[in-house]
Amino acid sequence: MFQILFKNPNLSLTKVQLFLFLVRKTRNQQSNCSAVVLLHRLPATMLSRLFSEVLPDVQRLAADWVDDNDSEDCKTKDGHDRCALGEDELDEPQEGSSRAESEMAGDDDEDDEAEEEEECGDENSGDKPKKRGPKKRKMTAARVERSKVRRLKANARERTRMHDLNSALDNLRKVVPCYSKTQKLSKIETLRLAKNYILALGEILRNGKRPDVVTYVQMLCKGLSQPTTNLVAGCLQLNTRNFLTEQCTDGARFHMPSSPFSVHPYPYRCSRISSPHYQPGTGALNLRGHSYGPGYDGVFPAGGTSPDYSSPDYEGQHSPPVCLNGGLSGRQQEPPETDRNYHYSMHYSGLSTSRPSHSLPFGPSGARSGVAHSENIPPFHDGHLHHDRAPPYEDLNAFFHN
DNA sequence: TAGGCCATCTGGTCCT
DNA sequence: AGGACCAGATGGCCTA
Repeated sequence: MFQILFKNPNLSLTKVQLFLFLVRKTRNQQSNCSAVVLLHRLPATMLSRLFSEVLPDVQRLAADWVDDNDSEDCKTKDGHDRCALGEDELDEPQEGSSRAESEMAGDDDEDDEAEEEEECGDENSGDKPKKRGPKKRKMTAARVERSKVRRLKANARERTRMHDLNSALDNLRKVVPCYSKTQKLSKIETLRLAKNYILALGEILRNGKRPDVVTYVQMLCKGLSQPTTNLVAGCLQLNTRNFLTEQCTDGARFHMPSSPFSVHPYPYRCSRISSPHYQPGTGALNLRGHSYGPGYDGVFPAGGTSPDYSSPDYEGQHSPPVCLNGGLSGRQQEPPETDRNYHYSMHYSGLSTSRPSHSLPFGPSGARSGVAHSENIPPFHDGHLHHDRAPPYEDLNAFFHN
């Protein structure tokens, strides 16, 4: 009966494959079970009926296959003939084919024969479609136990890995311009701020000059959330008091005696404060939404200049007051006074040399002391031990000393 | 209560 | 085979 498919000797259909095909054609969903077993178990009347119903199709399809393929293209790795079995059948997800599933199934080779018999023992027990592919091995108690142990070990490793990652992030938090033990930046904000910080420093080195503080803050805060922007601005001590007490009266430059920046007179344009980026009611300066114009992508072009705040865009009234660190929300709330002071002094200790400053490349802190930079703890240092500034910071500092 | 953030578990993939 | 890495799912915590 199978000989009709073997007109071409290259079409090496086996009885099992033919049977699977027949089963498929007759919508018999037992094709996933052991075909050999089923073939032998099927009553003669059933086989006869199957073949008689599908034989014309089999003949026609077999002829097509002989014409279209010489069987090689249809062979799969495991020797199955995709054409004979049907593409969609082979494309079905094969249960137990993944490593994890094989793990769950255990890795012993025992009892395979018994399992095959066991699997097929319920051939008449329901309509559930049988799946092809490697059979799931029986989960003995020992296998279950081994699988659990493996999973627990993997979980522990994953925990350790994530802890290491978090430690690295903590170290990164310490070297970005806004660090607080109590007001931790979120992971994503830490990464964004670090990126901006690197870009800002690189830009400063390229340009060979200090940016104005607002530009610097804008560079740092690009892409940050509003709370983080506020926090960073707060860290830079751009708060209401500074601006209110130092409001210029002539629209020109002013200094901020109460701020470390005042030690080294640094030009600020009052008009910047009342720029369109100030968001009334939010108590925040919209540093994030600022556009430097076409082509600006967060980094000023090499040799370029800072935004022209004297342009009409930045002209206007010199108020309203800005409270850059008053709009903290969520997790980034204003830190406790002690921490905040510590924070500020760390970053801008131009007036207080008790603690080394952060490596802000402008203003007194960066230009003044050359004191060891305590907060720039390299990632490989843990804790808050102060240490000498890393060479890059020294260079940057030296630059601003000049 | 919704939304953000986080830790953990889990399964998949890749590499050694 | 086992470990590293990754991403999705889930639940807890906190804040507005």
